Amino acid sequence: MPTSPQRRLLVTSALPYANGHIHLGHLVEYLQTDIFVRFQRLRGHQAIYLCADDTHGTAIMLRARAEGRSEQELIAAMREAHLADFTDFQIAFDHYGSTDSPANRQLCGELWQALRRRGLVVTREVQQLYDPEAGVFLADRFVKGTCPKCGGGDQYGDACEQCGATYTPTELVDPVSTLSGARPEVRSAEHLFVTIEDLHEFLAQWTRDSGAVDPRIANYLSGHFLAEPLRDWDISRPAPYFGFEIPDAPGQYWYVWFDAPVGYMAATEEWCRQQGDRLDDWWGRDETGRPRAEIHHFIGKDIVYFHTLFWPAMLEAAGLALPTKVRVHGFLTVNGQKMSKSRGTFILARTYLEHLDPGMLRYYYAAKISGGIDDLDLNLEEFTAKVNADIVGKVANLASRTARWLTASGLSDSYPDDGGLFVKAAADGETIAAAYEAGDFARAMRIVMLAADRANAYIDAEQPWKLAKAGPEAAARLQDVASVAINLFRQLAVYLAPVLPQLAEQAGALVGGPIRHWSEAARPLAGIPVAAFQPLARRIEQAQIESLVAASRSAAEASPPAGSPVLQTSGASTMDETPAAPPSADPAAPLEAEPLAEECTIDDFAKVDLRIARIVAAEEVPEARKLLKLNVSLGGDVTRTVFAGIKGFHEPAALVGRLVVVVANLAPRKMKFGLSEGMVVAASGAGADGVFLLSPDAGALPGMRLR
RNA sequence: GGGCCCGUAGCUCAGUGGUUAGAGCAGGGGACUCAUAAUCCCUUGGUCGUGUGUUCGAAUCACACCGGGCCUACCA
Repeated sequence: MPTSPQRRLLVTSALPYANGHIHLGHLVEYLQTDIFVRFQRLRGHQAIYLCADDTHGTAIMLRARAEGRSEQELIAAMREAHLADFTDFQIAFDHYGSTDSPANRQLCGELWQALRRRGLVVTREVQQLYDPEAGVFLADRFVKGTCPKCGGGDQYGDACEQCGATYTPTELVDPVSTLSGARPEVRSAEHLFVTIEDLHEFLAQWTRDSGAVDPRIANYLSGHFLAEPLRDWDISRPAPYFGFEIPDAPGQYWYVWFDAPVGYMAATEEWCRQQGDRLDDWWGRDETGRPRAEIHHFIGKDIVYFHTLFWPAMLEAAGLALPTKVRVHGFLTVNGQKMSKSRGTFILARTYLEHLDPGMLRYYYAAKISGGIDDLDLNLEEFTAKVNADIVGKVANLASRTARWLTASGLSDSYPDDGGLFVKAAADGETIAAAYEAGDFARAMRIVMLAADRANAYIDAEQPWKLAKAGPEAAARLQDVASVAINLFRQLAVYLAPVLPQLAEQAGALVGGPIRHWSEAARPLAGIPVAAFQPLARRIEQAQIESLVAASRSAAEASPPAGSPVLQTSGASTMDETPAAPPSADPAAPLEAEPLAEECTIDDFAKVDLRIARIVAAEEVPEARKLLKLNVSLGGDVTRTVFAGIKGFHEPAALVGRLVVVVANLAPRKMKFGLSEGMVVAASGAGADGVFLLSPDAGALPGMRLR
């Protein structure tokens, strides 16, 4: 295969929000990007890896306010923490910027002017509710009031559960801010919109034909957003807002999703300034309209929309280079489930680093990442087994078991006959490289491990330990066998270098010096010294995993969840905190499937207002798979509508009249079929199909509190 | 309800039309003792979700169904 000419690649990961710490979920993206970049460099290409903290928006503003410090202090502290985490995971950014930088402000302005020149910006009055006490405009979910159509109380700002009407929050009767409890004012504010529909044709064509977007994603886009006119993109937020004020619209700030992707460019600009390079060489187009460099964006599947529609639209409008490839990955699950604080599987990068070697996770992720958008599962048992078997047992072991025989003699003067092993693995080089290039790291790892298996088998067949005991006449043969083993080891270290930079360094220190190029895997070494062997990687012990999980549980306790108040999924039938049962002959499966939640205080418990309630009405929701619509009475004339996930387990008619336990102060949850104003407590879990409602002893009355 | 993905050995997966379907881990047996109880060899284990079709030939293509997941459901 001919050597490809040097490529120039600009590679990014999505910008982490400066509102929380890096966790193992984030690392799925940063590690795979880092592996990709290191691979490209090893192949001799110029690849720069750029990223930045995403710093703007309401969430940052509110959090800084709550912590009694400035936004700048908050984002500076978070930036430091992010950088430490990335560095310790051996993620080698060429530059790590911030969206709150002069360079970003400048570039936002330039892109903005480009949008203006193209006539893509329009201004419209927007009526919005404003909380005079909190001093912020309120999103729909922060307003409650009485439905203007049917008079139903306690409804959210956008739709009424009782009559199904939809409306704007300004139409609500007696609105209340859920932030402060104050009565919001209707304020009129100017918003700026980008008429992205003007680029509809371009976007439809680009997503379909450019090769930048996976066909599955392109298909999804064409069926959703591109199937109808694209709505104007509301790109501004009125003060107060933490962000950049729009130069030609005083009092208006760019929405965070405008300045975040520009942060890719700002980071490039800052890097260029350090290097004496030009931004245009990376983001510009040449005379023929072709991009001057490749641009690869690694993102999670949740932000596809921004990177395949808005961002290309902005770049196109500004006449800049469009992304070469938008590489989309799924989310992380741990032990097959969403990361959970109470299970101790919500693991921060820092917590991991306190217990385990970053290389282990780098390898495990690499072995699981195949370039698709499916979620990636971190199974802790498999993690332990795989890393121990592959990295320690196979690869590191090659050097560990043979290097000692070469410390005195060095490698044989010419590479011995190894039965074609080295050549065979060298021939795999291009296949492995193609897999890396395609983002199918799992395939690359499989091929590498097969080579490691062959190498170990070779050592077993040659039995160098017998040669070592055989005396001087076997010395040359011993040196040859060990030289083969060490060469095969170093060859693997080259292939693994993008994933395990540490191992590559150690291999270089052992023999042959730093690994600088992929082609080193094709040339065996001979006649050079071998350093004294240093242990390369330590096995993962079960106890380390256990203490990592335990530490993650207590870390979750110590730091309350950061970020926007995201509601839990369908507020139906499961509870996280189940009381412990006395030991018995009952099966252990339910408890094992869902271990006890972390300890909570009596005050924590008191936050949950559990009440006895009587089901006064129950009806099928024909379109719902799992839900029944219940109306429950808390006594007197207080009733609640609750959607409970018990369809199929209970007949509606049989439920009417019975007493149940409800979570009475649960935040209402808008569901497809209406608003759910609470949750009926029921038991469920492993070991049995079904959802089991709780009933009180005789004598209990609706409205009584559980304590 | 709509869209997409997946269903292959106990587990994790490879194999996308062509000889008797493979790997790793786990299980069983053996070898070795250089190595971090690592390594090597042998071995148990599969109606390739089900059915129908296309084909000389189907894990692979088509259709239907069953099961699991993700995304949507007038939010971007």
